[in-house]
Amino acid sequence: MPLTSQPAGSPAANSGIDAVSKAIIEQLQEDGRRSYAAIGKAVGLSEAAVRQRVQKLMDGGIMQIVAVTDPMQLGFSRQAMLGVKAEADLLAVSDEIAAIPQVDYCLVTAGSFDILAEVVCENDHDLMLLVNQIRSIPGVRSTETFMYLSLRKQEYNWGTR
Amino acid sequence: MPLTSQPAGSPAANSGIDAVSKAIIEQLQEDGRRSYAAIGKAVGLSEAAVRQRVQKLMDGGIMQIVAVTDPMQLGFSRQAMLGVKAEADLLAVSDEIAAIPQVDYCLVTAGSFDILAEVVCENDHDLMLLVNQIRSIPGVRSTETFMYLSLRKQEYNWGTR
DNA sequence: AGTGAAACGACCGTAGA
DNA sequence: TCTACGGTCGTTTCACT
Repeated sequence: MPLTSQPAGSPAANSGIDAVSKAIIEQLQEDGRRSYAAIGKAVGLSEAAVRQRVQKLMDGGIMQIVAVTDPMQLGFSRQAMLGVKAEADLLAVSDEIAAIPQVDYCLVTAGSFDILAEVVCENDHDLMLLVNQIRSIPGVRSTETFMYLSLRKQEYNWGTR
Repeated sequence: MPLTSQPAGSPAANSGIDAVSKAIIEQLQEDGRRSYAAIGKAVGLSEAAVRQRVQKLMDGGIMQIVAVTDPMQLGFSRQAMLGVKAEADLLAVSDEIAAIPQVDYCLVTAGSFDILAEVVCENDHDLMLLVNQIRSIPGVRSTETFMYLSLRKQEYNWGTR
């Protein structure tokens, strides 16, 4: 038995995602409104076949086509990642944090923080209220705030590099 | 002069984003391929007007319509946030980190970490190599790895709550 | 799972208020 | 910046492979 876990062939070998579906996903990562006909021409499939595959990817929750916005340009100039240390049921605590509207990203982690949460606020005052709110959730022991100074990269092309 | 900064009216008051454009963005956050005609019916505008506004939002970098995928279902089962402590030029270091393909999110922060970077990998072995690679970048003093255990929330509706 | 064809609906450019 | 309209192209359904 090897000491390191090695890739089992190519990624997504067990899913029903072949190279053609990946090519379709890539097309839609460039432009989510690109026509099925144009995608078909690019990947060598008929328009109907592309549509069927896209439908399947959407139904399976593998892909979604959405608008993503720049918070800064919409007046939400304060973003931060909160590192949370908690006790007891991490799923319960993280779900309470996730239920807060200003939280757009929340997950349970292994490391010196138990939960990470990304928050979007209009200003420092709102951010402070939000941090206070999270610190008051039962089970939360401490929070640390990492204010965003400069966004360097933000990509959505997971899994098709 | 007040001690706390208060909201200057509503968010995005200074941008050219009115309530109608926000409504259009909301529609496209639900479904990035919804037809302009259907959106027009929902927000009370003609198809052409919707199209013009969407074009403007895209050209201004305020919104983009893209496919987002679930890394897990595409065979990328290891995700982590890396907290990086660095010295010297944080922009230079963060850009080097951002240039790594497996890094999908990278930013400079104020706090006990100088840089946060989210990475997507196929397995633990790849993640280890990646952490090593980042630690070898000149100016990087230390890294801390927060392995993702359970994603609780992931939203893209910034600025339209 | 894939193709092809016909009816329908969406998109795009242009003109005009 | 919006509406109105006509030409073009994309999408949908269905029968077939």
